[in-house]
Amino acid sequence: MAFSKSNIFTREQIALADFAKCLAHPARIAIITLLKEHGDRTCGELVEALPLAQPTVSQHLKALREGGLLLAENHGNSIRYSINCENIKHFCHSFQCTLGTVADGAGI
Amino acid sequence: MAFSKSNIFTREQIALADFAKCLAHPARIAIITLLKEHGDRTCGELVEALPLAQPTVSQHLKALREGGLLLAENHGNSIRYSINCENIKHFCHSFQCTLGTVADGAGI
DNA sequence: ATTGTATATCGTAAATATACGATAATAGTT
DNA sequence: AACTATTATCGTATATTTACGATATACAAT
Repeated sequence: MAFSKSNIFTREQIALADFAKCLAHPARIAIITLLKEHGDRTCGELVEALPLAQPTVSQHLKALREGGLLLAENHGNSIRYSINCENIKHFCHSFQCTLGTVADGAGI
Repeated sequence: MAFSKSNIFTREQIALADFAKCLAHPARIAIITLLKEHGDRTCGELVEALPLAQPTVSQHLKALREGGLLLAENHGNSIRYSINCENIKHFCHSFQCTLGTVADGAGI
């Protein structure tokens, strides 16, 4: 037979799936885009820009933070969110390798 | 105010989220990896390699096909699945632009 | 201390995703 | 036609995600 049946998924596969899960909602794509184009923002400012209630935006921010895509910095009364560049680049690279859209020896 | 509240997400945001959704499960990551590393395979061969039942694998293949990540080619009795390179590269590029991990003028 | 502002968390309803046994559909074989 | 092999679909149970009102928490200002 061509393959041997695996019993479980690898850590790497789970990590990549989790990264993709972070981006698997238009609101979270929108948040990343807004932060990329306008710089760091507070939760309140993002609520203004998105068609969602404050708790919902907060929930999305939590997912992005826990996924390592965003950084949160206390700023007096409020919290400013920004893109976690390094981590995003790292995941993107893993992704490209997995998807075979980058030259890494194996090619496709 | 910094933003005007949008009523809906853009077509582009939804498309990228859908692409990410396709990759937001370890089994689908594993399928892509297997096809990339071993070339085109049948559903049955993938069932052998994965810790999932045949209907579940078939369901994942359907999701990947409908998301444009895989191609299906009838081959006698069976169906051979392969990676839809062009489409994956296209989505990856959109992704990179959105995430700001590629030089496109805007930078981050 | 009290008030106001900003954000997170709780509780929960509704929608979506996941997995798989049972079964249908399709195509090759005898 | 009957049988076999391969894949898809159905039905459904369970888990996860999503959204938001209500409420709690944290901090600044008065």
